[in-house]
Amino acid sequence: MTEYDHLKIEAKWQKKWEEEGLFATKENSTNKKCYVLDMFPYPSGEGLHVGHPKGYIATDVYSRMKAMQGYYILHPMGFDAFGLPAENYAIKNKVHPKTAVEKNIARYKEQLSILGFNYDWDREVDTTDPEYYKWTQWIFLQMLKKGLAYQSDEPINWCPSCKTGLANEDVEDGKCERCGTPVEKKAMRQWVLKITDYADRLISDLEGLNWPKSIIESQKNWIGRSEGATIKFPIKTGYNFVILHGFTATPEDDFYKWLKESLEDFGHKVQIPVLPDTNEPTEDGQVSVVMDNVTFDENTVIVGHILGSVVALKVIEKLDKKIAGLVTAGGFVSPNFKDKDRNFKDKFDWNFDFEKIKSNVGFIKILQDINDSAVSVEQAEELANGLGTDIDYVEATGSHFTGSEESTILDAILYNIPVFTTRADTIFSAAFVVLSPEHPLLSDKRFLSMISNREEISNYINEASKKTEIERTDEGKKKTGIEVKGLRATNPADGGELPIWVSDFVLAHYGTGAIFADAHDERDFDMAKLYNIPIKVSIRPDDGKLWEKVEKLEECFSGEGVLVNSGEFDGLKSEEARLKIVEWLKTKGLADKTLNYKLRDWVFSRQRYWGEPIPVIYCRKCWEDTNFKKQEPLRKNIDFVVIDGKEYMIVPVPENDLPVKLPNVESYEPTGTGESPLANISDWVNVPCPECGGEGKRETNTMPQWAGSSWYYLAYIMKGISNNLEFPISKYKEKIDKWQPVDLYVGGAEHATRHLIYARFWHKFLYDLGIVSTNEPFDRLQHVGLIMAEDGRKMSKRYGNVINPDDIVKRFGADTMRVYEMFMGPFDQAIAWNTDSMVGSRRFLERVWKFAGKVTANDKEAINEVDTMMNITIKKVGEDIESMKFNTAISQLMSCLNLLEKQESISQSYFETFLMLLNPFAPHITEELWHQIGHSKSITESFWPSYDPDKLLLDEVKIAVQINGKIRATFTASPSIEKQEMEEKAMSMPEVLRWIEGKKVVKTFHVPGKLVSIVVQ
RNA sequence: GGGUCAGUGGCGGAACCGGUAUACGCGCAACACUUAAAAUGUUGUCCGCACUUCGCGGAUGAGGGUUCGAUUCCCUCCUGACCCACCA
Repeated sequence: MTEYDHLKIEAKWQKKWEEEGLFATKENSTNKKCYVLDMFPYPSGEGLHVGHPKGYIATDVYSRMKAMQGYYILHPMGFDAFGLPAENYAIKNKVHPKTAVEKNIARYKEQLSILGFNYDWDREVDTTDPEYYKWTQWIFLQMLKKGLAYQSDEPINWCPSCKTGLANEDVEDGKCERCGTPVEKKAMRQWVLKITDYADRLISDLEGLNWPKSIIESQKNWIGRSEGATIKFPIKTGYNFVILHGFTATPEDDFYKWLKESLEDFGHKVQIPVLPDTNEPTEDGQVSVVMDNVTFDENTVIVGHILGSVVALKVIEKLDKKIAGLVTAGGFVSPNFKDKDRNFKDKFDWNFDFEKIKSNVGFIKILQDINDSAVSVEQAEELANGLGTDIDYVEATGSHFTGSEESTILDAILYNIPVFTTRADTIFSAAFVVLSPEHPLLSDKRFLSMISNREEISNYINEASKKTEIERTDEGKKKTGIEVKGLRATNPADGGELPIWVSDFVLAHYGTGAIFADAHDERDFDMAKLYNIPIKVSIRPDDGKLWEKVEKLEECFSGEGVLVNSGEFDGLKSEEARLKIVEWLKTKGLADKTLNYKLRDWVFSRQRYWGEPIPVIYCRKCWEDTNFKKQEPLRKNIDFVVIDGKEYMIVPVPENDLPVKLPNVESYEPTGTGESPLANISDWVNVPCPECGGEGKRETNTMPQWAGSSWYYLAYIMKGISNNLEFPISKYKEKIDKWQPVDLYVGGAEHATRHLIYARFWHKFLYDLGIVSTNEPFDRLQHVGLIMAEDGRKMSKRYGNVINPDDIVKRFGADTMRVYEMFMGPFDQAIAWNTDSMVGSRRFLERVWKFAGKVTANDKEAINEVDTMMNITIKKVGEDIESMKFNTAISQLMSCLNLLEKQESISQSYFETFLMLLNPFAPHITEELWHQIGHSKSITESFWPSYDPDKLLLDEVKIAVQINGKIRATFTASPSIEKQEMEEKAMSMPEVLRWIEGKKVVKTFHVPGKLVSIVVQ
């Protein structure tokens, strides 16, 4: 027998396997498929350490077993090479990212190849390959077409060190996930993907997935769906209202009655004059009735409903004093209706003294129904232009504001502060309203004059905007805030007057950016105590002692209980009260059930070089082209965008012009200005517009790192058809359907809320396009537990504790390393590396090697004990690999070998079985021994052994005897021994008699083939 | 603060659905082989008492409960890891 020379054996078989193309994907068969996928790596400059391959070993073991079980396997590997780490590495080492990535990939492949993986390298993908990213760009374009990709100017997270914007998901604890620098807020034009449209499905489809509970929970938590209500808190004003009704209407119509009552509910005076000749109105007739019958003062607000708006304008024109405001709903200043002519066309003078009107009113609000069937956008624009203000586009319940309740009008009149809450049951204890510093109310022209401490407020807002996320949240429990003096809100439940505060603990981007605060929320409670804002309670906890404290406001109770001080809702439980209160407020037009998500749209642009160019061209000529302008309404940031104050049409790059290649440039360092380095490459930026041929400019932002990995699992499948991924997508449909979904996906838990959400989002989008037929991409997901360094810390170059797989493979062999990593402990658990304990795995393989010498060719009679062991081992190893309990599979193989070694000699068939079971873990040594005992085909082409369920038990088993729960004796018997016989046998044993003598046997139990339990008294 | 998971020898860990806790491996000890060491093999190795043997008692983070029987199920608490975190 020769020495076990791992270097020789491993090199030899790796070469043979490759030459024979043993691991090429075979798919022209009716056999069941199994798609086993690793999260593909990011090829960093440091190469792999021993921790990285752990997951790859697992998928290799799993897929090797599956292949032997007759499945057709897809087990590919590729590289995710765009993004910050590659780029930062390149900048630091002064190599072009492209060169660096090529080098790193080569190094990774070399390191992977010595471990003997069964990857089908023909299907390798590289996200930085233009053939690959043209599809990344293509998917983006499809999103653009569906309105799921849009631009936004909202402030986003900005990393001053990486000099790029970041997605919400890239921020950890207020710091940049890459470099740890605290992120800042920066407003800039950026691309955003509307992942929030998929929020609900991203939660509900988690249901059927075979995923670790922890990931499912973190995804739910990240998406953060919460059901609640939006409740409107009207701002208190001293206004009195004059409502002017429209053509063919009377104040007795439901709509006017409803509007009047709603306003009166909040203590406003309302006048609705009856306008004469409602069916054949004239200007003089209607205006003079108003002038004669209505009183106006500086607090008067006129509400004009459709034709009433025209009357309102004429009235204001005639007034000799100033009134507070004008609100028009469906107003117009020219009688050119969309649908038909109206008989008052010639009875009104369509010339207006807009200057006079403007000087006579404090504020003007123009409402236009987006579905208006009579008044066109041009008419509304004419009105707005005349009055020098903007249009508020709203959706009316009846086209043209003809519903019997039009809550948008009420909103415009009352200036409600909408507030999101999940605890509507606490509304009667609402003590104050808190706005986020970014709340639009604080910069609304209409209110500035009413706020008495304007300067203080704007200082506060200013400071809040300068703070980083960390500073805003890190100050911990201590709240800061400032009262908005001069403005008060009304509690919609009881009409009570509430102060309004601004505080930066209220987040602008969640809910409505405003809350109502009360005694039943820790944060609100703290803030009220800090600033001495009076609060009261409205929920009584069940616990009486607690209630005593809560009632005295000594302690905050934020749980659920029974309502008190809540008018007609007293005595109800929180849960029921919530529903009823929202329903009740809804009838007053002041509340609506709403859903909110913590998930925010995916900020998709990066101001960096090393990423996929966003395939969009901006064209000024297209914008100027009136044909474009006529199409209404053009959606800002979806159809057109404003750059440096000028509008441009957003023109997608045509599919056939893809890929938009990343230009190869000398200087790719980030600019830090918010512009990508691509912006300086004028040859690349300036291109003809594909739509009109005019002067176009390319988008210069690139896509984030997570783009390419959001669909790579499909690219492997597509590679099976054509190495160059060609259009159209329909070419690939059949194969995609065949291999989808991924049956087993293995990777690190750190991707829980990024890659795994993004990929699910893209997959669902592709599902909606009909490109994939499953609604989820990854059926089963397993975590790899980290391998820590021997010192217990993370393995990192920084700590100098990295262990290199090349060294380990050289010293111990790939098979030993594979066995060791699988044997270390539970697969999904983090465990520290320990080179010393590797000898156990090495010894095991050496024993296998030596044991081959004991094998005899002739099949002797089966030895019962060995036979049972083999059957148990086949069963356990198969089941354990299936459920990824590799450590116990190996311990079973070790136990099995221990028993085999005790035998004088062993027949070849036993040994062959053993080799096949060990093969997924240690493919090289088993292949070598397989050939040594006379086989000429690869062991991987043999069939996974099966076991005989009748041979899992020994002829004789040890049976334990328990007396009052304690083991007092054991005896051996056949496993099929009956209860009766078991008991008799037990009772006759002297060790047992000692304990039961003189006592009464009360009860007996038995577990077949295992134990008898006797209870005595 | 919320969520998820875990806590078993000197160490990594095993134990199915409640049925002989400590499998398997590392380490350690003794012995064999050797001039010697390494390697290898054999045996032993949870703790305490007793010890010639049979044996007795205790132990799965702590305390309690359910049960003939609990590492496993329930309650309270302690500790640790990971993820999320002013989300109204």
